[in-house]
Amino acid sequence: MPELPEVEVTRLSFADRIAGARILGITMGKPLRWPLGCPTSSLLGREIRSVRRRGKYLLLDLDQGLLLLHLGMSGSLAFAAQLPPRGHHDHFELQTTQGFLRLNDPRRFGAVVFADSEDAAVARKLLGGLGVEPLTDDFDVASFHAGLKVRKASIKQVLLAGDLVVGVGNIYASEALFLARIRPTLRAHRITRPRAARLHAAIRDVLTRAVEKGGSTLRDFSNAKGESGYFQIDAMVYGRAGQPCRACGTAVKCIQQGQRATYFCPVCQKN
DNA sequence: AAAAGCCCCTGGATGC
DNA sequence: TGCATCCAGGGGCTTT
Repeated sequence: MPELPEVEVTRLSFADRIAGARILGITMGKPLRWPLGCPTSSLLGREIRSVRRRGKYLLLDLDQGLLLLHLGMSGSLAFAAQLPPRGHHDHFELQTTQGFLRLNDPRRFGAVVFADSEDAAVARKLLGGLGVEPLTDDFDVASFHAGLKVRKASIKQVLLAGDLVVGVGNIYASEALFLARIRPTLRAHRITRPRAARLHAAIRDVLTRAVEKGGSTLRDFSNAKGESGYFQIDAMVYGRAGQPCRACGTAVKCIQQGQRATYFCPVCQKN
């Protein structure tokens, strides 16, 4: 999916334009990951007040309740006054007084779920276990290092789990670990304070730059205005197995960790 | 309690 | 060109 930068870029591309809109109609396609959780008719007439992000979830605040929206692995949003005719991967659409918001999601790992509030059971289930937001002041070296110290899984998998820090997906996990010069297989609890500080900085750096570039690393990503990001122009290791490390020239390695591909430079990233 | 595996689903790339 | 196989950005749930 869309990792944190892509979700944030999506949010920025339509949040202001949809704020204040009222829901006129809803069209559902094939089932997504979870049911909406309320009759579509109960949403008609409600106002969309703001769009926030928590981890990789988008939160559409309504005048009553909120919609939790997740792009899964292959989802993207479009928001415009007019949109092309619906295709067979368009599985959710809001018609509003200010335009159409449409979710296209070929693999249907995405979801749109209604919750009465952030304290509702469904919202707590989805958001309750999420870690700290990496681009806020709450993400600090001391608590990050403390969190790592009690985890025995590999650092790559701890980053991916999202219960310590959110938003770092499979691509940016490899990229951040490269920038911090840490081997992805290193057990989290063995990471020293200086290395935790490097990783902390690397995570912020790689995510911040990706947001600035408009969600740079997804090959088929586009924001809700239909503008695509640049395709992997600055991946240091991700997707580059066998190619020379951009720092030292050694062939980039690809291994499997928890059914996911991990890329790293065996020379730059020593334990 | 934490960690590891298992799925959900479709399409594109690759190889024979 | 056709078909089988493999792989993909996530993450909740179940099993160890």
